[in-house]
Amino acid sequence: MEKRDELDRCDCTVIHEHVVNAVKMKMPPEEDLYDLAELFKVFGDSTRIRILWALSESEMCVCDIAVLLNMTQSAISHQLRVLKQAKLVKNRRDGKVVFYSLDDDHVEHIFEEGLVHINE
Amino acid sequence: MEKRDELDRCDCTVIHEHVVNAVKMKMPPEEDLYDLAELFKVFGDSTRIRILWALSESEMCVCDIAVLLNMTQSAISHQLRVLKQAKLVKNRRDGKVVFYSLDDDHVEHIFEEGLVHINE
DNA sequence: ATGTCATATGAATTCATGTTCATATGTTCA
DNA sequence: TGAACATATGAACATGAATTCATATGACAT
Repeated sequence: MEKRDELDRCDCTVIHEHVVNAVKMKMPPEEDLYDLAELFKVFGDSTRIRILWALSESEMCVCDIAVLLNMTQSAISHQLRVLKQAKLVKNRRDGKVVFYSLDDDHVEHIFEEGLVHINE
Repeated sequence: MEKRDELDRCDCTVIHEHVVNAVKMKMPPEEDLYDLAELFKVFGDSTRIRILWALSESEMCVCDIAVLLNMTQSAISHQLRVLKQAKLVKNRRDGKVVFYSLDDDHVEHIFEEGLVHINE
């Protein structure tokens, strides 16, 4: 007995059913692809990219990042929250100041892969 | 004579000026980081991720993709347009049918880097 | 305790974008 | 030429997200 609760949204005729079936078998679970998209979504904003790039050079506090990027402290703080939820940055507190740094070695790798594409 | 047309958006005091200056020197040009974000933005949608993943398995026509992902032909077509503009897919016409395929070897590399992060 | 500074956060606003709907383009076949 | 099919596209709509503004929290100094 198959799941039947999904609407049939497609207005097409299947043209190459064998291809569709073969690919369907090899597709990773929906959830994994969703998570992957969520991760790339975090990279898909120039403010966050700039923050990550800055942190790849040096640990920095919120205020420094705001000055560097010429943005408000609040905007930076909101974005750091997103980056932290994605486990891309971590922070430590030193008195009043909170220092952020990268929490993942892959960040630089991901940058590199992206740059390869950009530079054809 | 420096550029002066940028607003001073930051409401912060510079706390560690040496760090800010050092990082500023090493930052890539704004435009490059913007392009990088634009690229990742394309990956940051689960529909497009699923399309790319499917195409990494096999060349497919629009209609097949729509059936595979249970979405309308129109929605798929719009997204294929985005992917093509990003130079991630290419297409060839065979009669009425248009076949799409990956146009970049890095796509799979980028996926892999992402998955590494997802799986901690 | 109180004031100041660094940071965090919630609400509101504005802007970007994914999907749908209707329709146009382009190809094949009768 | 006209019907049928695959795909593309423009406009409208709805949702999500980035920034701003106001304010709260947390830490230090006096």
